[in-house]
Amino acid sequence: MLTECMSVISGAWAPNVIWCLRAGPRRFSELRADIPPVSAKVLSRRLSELEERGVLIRHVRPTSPPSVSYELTPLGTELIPALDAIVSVGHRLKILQAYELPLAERAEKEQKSEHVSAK
Amino acid sequence: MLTECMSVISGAWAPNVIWCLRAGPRRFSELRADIPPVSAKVLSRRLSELEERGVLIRHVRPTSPPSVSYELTPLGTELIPALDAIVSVGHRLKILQAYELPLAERAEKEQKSEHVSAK
DNA sequence: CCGTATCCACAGTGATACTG
DNA sequence: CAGTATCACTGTGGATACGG
Repeated sequence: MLTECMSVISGAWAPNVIWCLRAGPRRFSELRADIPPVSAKVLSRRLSELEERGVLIRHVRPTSPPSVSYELTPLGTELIPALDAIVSVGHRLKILQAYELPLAERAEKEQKSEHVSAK
Repeated sequence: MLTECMSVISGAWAPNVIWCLRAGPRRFSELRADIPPVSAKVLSRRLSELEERGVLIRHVRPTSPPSVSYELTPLGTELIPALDAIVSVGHRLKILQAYELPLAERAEKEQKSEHVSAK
């Protein structure tokens, strides 16, 4: 159940794609530029999957050269706050660890110098 | 940035583990039973990763046989609403598709019978 | 510009068996 | 009970090249 629902954001870069579309529609090449290390193949795959799942919609303008843009559906938009929350927690976890790590190092040093100060 | 933050819930069954701990502490074997197809190896890995990330804490009671329980940290608890939101969206997407799929099939059938009704 | 096809490589999982 | 070690496998992503 949960696993099935979580799969809507599964696949490499899927959350990034949703994230990049939060401010409005974007074109294929723009998305590729937004998420530097993503290959065209994977981005293409992810976009079709997300379209099939109903997270975003694909607009094709039959110009020359062809122009394709992607946009979040209403339900897709509802994923943004969830991603926001995760990012918020993730960010604070990072900060905590940047603070706790030096503490651990300090404790280690104190233990090392123990036989010195205790002699 | 987003990728880095999203990685706090990365790894197989990680969201499920968090989900199963939302109601309170749980023991290793209980978690294994909660998430049927998870192997001891993977569950063990995931739990240590989540502990290292600060999502949960590990309690060891030196009884015999040994008893170990896991509990969400305050920050870990904050992930619950986010998962809730994703599940909610995922659930509604499912329903939409169960509704849209028959529509597509109907349209297909109508197209098939077109030359019949139009003859 | 927007993809798809092919090939390759590897991270990550699952199964099994074994320890404290 | 709560893990760890080993191994084999496969899904998934990256690079490249090509097509609409």
